[in-house]
Amino acid sequence: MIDYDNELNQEQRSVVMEEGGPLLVIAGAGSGKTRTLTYRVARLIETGVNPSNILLATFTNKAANAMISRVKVLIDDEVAELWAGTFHHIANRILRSNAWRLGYERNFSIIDAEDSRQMMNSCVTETSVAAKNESFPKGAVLRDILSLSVNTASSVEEILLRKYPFFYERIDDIQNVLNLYILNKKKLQIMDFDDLLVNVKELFRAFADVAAFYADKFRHVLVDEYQDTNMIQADLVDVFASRHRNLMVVGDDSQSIYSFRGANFANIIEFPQRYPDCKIFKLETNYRSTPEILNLANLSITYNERQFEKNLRAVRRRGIKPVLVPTSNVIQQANFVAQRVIELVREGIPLNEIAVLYRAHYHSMELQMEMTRRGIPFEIRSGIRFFEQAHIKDVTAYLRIVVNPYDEPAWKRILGLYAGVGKVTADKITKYLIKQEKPLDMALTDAFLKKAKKNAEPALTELQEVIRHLADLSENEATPAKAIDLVLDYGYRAHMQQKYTDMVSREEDLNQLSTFSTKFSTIDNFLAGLALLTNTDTDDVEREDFIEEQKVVLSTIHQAKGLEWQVVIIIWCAEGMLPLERALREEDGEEEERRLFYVASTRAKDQLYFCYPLIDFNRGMGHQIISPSRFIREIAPSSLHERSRPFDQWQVDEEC
DNA sequence: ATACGATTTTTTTTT
DNA sequence: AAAATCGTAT
Repeated sequence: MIDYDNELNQEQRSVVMEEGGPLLVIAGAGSGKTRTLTYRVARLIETGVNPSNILLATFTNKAANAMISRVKVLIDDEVAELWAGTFHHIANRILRSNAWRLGYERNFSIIDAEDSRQMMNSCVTETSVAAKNESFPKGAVLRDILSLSVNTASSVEEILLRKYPFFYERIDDIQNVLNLYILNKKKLQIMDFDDLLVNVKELFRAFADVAAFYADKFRHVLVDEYQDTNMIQADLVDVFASRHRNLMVVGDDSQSIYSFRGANFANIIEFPQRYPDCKIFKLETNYRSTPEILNLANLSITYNERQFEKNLRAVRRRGIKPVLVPTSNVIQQANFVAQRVIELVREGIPLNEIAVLYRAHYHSMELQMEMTRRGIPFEIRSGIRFFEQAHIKDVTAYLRIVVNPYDEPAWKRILGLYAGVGKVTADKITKYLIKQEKPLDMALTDAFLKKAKKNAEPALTELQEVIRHLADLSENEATPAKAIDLVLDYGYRAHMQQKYTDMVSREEDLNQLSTFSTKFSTIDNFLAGLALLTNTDTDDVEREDFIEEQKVVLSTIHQAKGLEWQVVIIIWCAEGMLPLERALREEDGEEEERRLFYVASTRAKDQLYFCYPLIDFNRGMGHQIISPSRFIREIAPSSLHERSRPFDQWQVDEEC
């Protein structure tokens, strides 16, 4: 039996024990949101709800897994039947059994941002709209336009006017390219991330019986991080909950930081209007931070207009005030952080209880150098992701063509690896192959070899060798691990030797990929799983069999969401960086940036530092004087006496 | 015309 | 670090 009285506070308990119906839970930072969700799921199962009738939508797979394993402990039983995961994950699951209704095969491929961008670029070439001297948006931009249009339910025209007015005159050409892209994807059995959501929505619209099936199945629908859902996701949630109306959405409007990818702040703000009979709960007791830290964060967020009223209370004992640290320049900033980390460790704080947060990846450059120079172990939670590195994508491309022989981006990628085959030839051969009935068989013929120039023949023969072995494999019991080994043995290991200076660590990556893949029974499942993973999910993937070495975490604020550390150091708290100048140009940009500042600050349990350099040097502009972030200035007007400011200020020696 | 290596530029945030 | 661009070799 679970001891709800002792393990939950009053606020949490009332949410957990609530019967059903539409519920909105406003959960402040550090108020035990995950705990509440977990206990509610456990409670539902305990009261007799079958796990297969529960849907739990989370922001990352990691969050889903964490919650599931905690539920298991609570009820001491398996909950494999419970549907939990990201919206994309859930959508994928639904589509694998239903996409045929929309004209897709079971084995459709999921492509990531890079493939999507490249496909978009070839659509530009194919449509030949990009005249030499006229400017036309690149693949990445086109992708962004389409994605925003889809996720915010607005027309391409609206997106262009709002975000890319300088391309507005090319709207017809843009529209054509986008249409071709959509057409090509469907033809090639490919879905991008957005398609997963869009197609489920379309599925539900076109096939009322399918929608009814899932609405009937999910007696209880729980959505985490509701403030970061977009319009399609909110629509899907509405469908899922349409039959039983047991919908609980949990979120914190003050932590909505994903509008750039279409998250609709209004979803949570207007939830009471959409569900007039909903009950609203607030979790306002903060267990994480000292009163000093919470005080600063609360003060900062009051400068936002649109939000639910809440009053986060600290329960922890008094600690030390947050500290503002101006440094003379960027190097000094890195110096200070490194120095402070060393001091903190001497005071007995474990390295992995310290995090440095910043707004954008590149803000961490100097710091990375300084940390390396001083030999402080650190872990970067930003920049390129494990699964997006070239060698990982190369190897998985081979598996992709086995699963879906029409996977155009995968073919191009593979062909381009071979000597004598460049972009043009790879393009040509790919185009030819995917027109065939059986591209894989065709790739094994002599006619295939003749498609490239003579000098490419020996290399392409090697490719045929790999494909032959992979094809053989798929007839027997094809495990992803075996397939990966094959690719390595028949050429890719040699390729890495030639191409990379850090071949050893890359091969290690691939071994880890292979280990990870054993969690999946088939290559199909493995690929779908990979495509939907986030890099925060990969923590345990990457160094499963290594002893956990303690490290300082360097992370973007976005990726720090939901995490906490004893000490948090936020760097680049300067105008233009936090808030980021570019973000301010967006509608409601300032409020979202302030929420980022809020999220970053509330990650800290005991100590919080804000750093910024007074002078920046960059190639284009030379030396520039930098102002402290408006978020710092506004919470400490100069009229305010120093003692009543929410933070102290330190002077740093030039020496350190 | 194409492949490929060298050079330069560019980074918001991510499922 | 990777993508885009440029220049040279084939």
